Amino acid sequence: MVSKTPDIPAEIEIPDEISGLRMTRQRQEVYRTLMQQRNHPTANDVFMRVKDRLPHISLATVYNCLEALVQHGIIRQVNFERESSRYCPNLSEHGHFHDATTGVIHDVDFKPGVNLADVLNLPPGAVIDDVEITLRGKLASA
Amino acid sequence: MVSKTPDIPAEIEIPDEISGLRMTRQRQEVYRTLMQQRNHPTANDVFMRVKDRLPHISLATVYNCLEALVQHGIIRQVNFERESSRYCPNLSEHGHFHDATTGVIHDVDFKPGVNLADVLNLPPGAVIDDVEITLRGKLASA
DNA sequence: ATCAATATCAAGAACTATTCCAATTATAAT
DNA sequence: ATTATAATTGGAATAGTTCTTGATATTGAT
Ligand SMILES: [Mn+2]
Ligand SMILES: [Mn+2]
Ligand SMILES: [Zn+2]
Ligand SMILES: [Zn+2]
Repeated sequence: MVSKTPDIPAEIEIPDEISGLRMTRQRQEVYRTLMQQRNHPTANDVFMRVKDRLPHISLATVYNCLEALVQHGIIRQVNFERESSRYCPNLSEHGHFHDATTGVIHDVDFKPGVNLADVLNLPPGAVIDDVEITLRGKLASA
Repeated sequence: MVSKTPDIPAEIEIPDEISGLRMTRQRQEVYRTLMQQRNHPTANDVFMRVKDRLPHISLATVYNCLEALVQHGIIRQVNFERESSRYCPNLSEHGHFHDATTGVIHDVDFKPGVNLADVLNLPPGAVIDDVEITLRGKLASA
């Protein structure tokens, strides 16, 4: 039983080049996978997925692709504790909520008009380049 | 030249048992090191430090001690990206600012009376058990 | 189209932080 | 003292990731 109903239908159009990065077949498929599978998969998750379309791809190449995409700001790498890195195509500034019961990772948007200095006692003169917010907890089931 | 002026003078009094955890000599020294060296050292940093006082301690033991202390809520483990874990004896709820130029990690306190729901669009029904805020940037040198 | 220069890929080896394991030692309970 | 339990040690094992090297592919001149 090989055929499966794909849960996400559409083909995604990916240009030949994104912000100076050559979009090879491998990079396209890695990127496509992240766009379709928006649950923050690990490199290995992506690897297994991409193999359906590129049976000869190697895990090292998936790592290379992910790194290239991250470096060019096309996707983001997200880490939870010491677990394997996960990858996220959501480029809007957001944090992550890790549901302890289901294991699902939810994107959490920042409310508009909030700035960090309102919330945190930053060291004087600090210029923030990057913010990472990670929450752990449970979703009330009822 | 073995003698050194200690930059932090006082001996720290550590009880025999903290919140049900037996405070062995090794755990005491690991904890003492963290209290004295408050710059978020790695397990290996702690190991090298503790060896001055316990020359026979092993790295595995340092890891064991750190884990025990973390588990009992006596210290916190903090992670940056995929770097080695760091350890922090500051139990007040706080985040971390990583100065890119010096590499120094600063504790960042939350402003009083702020709650996350003001700042983030949490998924409905989310109960937050743990928050982790990490900032990267630079400190204006002037 | 041909060629040289450059970039990417694949496979496996190497690396490193951390954990596991088995044997020994220390502590606690009786 | 004896026994049971917990902690420590040193080394081996693990796992995620990175590195290396040779093969392929792509680009940009000629
Ligand atoms: Mn997974
Ligand atoms: Mn260090
Ligand atoms: Zn995300
Ligand atoms: Zn801290």
